[in-house]
Amino acid sequence: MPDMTASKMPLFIACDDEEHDGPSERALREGAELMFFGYRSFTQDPDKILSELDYGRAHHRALHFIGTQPGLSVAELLDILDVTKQSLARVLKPLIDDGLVEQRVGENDRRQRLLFLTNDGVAFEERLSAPQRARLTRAFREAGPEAVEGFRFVLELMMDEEQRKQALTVIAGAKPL
Amino acid sequence: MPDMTASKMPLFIACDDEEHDGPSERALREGAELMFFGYRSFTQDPDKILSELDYGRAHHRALHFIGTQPGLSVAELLDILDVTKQSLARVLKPLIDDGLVEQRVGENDRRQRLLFLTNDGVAFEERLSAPQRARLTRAFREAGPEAVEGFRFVLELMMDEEQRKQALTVIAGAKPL
DNA sequence: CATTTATGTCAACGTCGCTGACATAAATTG
DNA sequence: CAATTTATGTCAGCGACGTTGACATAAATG
Repeated sequence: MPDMTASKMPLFIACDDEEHDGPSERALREGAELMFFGYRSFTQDPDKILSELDYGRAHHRALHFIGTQPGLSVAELLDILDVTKQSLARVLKPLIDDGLVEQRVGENDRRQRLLFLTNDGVAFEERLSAPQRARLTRAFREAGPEAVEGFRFVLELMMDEEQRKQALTVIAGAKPL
Repeated sequence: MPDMTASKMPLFIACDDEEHDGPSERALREGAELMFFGYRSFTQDPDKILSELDYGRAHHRALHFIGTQPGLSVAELLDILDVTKQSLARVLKPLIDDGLVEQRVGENDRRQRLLFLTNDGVAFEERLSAPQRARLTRAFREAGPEAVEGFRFVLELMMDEEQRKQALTVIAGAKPL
């Protein structure tokens, strides 16, 4: 361990001191702003499509998770989206009425309404996701596999323990292919 | 240019083909879900504080950018936030009324209202940012500098050219320290 | 049979986007 | 100087999406 006696230390530490024991102020602010601008870029394409129909971002989220985990129950979807039953209902009802989502009574538990995308629902979800996937594809390709690993690592670590578990469960539990 | 005649191409491409010319389906879906869950985690702490007062996420955004770029004009803030004048007004007025934001007439152009945080505004913004900074600090520390580079790289590449320019300008133009 | 669980629905509310229109003051330009 | 443009503020109204609290139904469970 190097000599760290006070006589060898600067009296004032620069605010943007990278040698300090953590990320610099600047790095933190940049990180926060990248989250803001990045997320906005990520959602803007589907938002544009949705706004032309009578849907919003919440409809996309529902379609996405029903699409990747067909047959999930309403309760499970509520848990993933972390919204109230009433909020979900306002999103789910139009999707069902418009023939994009289908409900089937659970086989084991006939109280449950299991959720599936119809063919139209699959098509619409893909139309919404396509520009996002294109964005991710381009970013992942240009950034390279190591950067992608870092991206995933940091975002995972941004979550609380419980949230991370839930997110990883959702990601892992999604229908293969 | 390599030979790409049909006879050398596989008839069917596996859905999760990592050897293909881009990120796998699975990687893309994971990326999308990490954006969703990560952003939610990132915003949840300040959201909780804000909801107890009469503010929302939009107030935090305004405070953040006024804080990092004191003296920006209303037009500049509109450009950063990418909302309408009316949307911003509804956010800005309460902040001014509550003494968190101060307006000063521009010296060169007296039509401009330059925006500054008051002492109370600085304190409140720091209170809101503290948990986010803690989150980022923890994630950056545990992930390590290389991962952080990847995180930033991927998020930057997620933006369109114009957006990226704007974001980098904002990040670079922020008040040093 | 009583309770709990899964779901749906109604009323009321708040935040935060939007559009379109109009007002004011200051800068700019012909 | 008069006309126009620019920077800002404000009004009315609307839509999406989140909230809470209460209540109803059907099915599972003890």
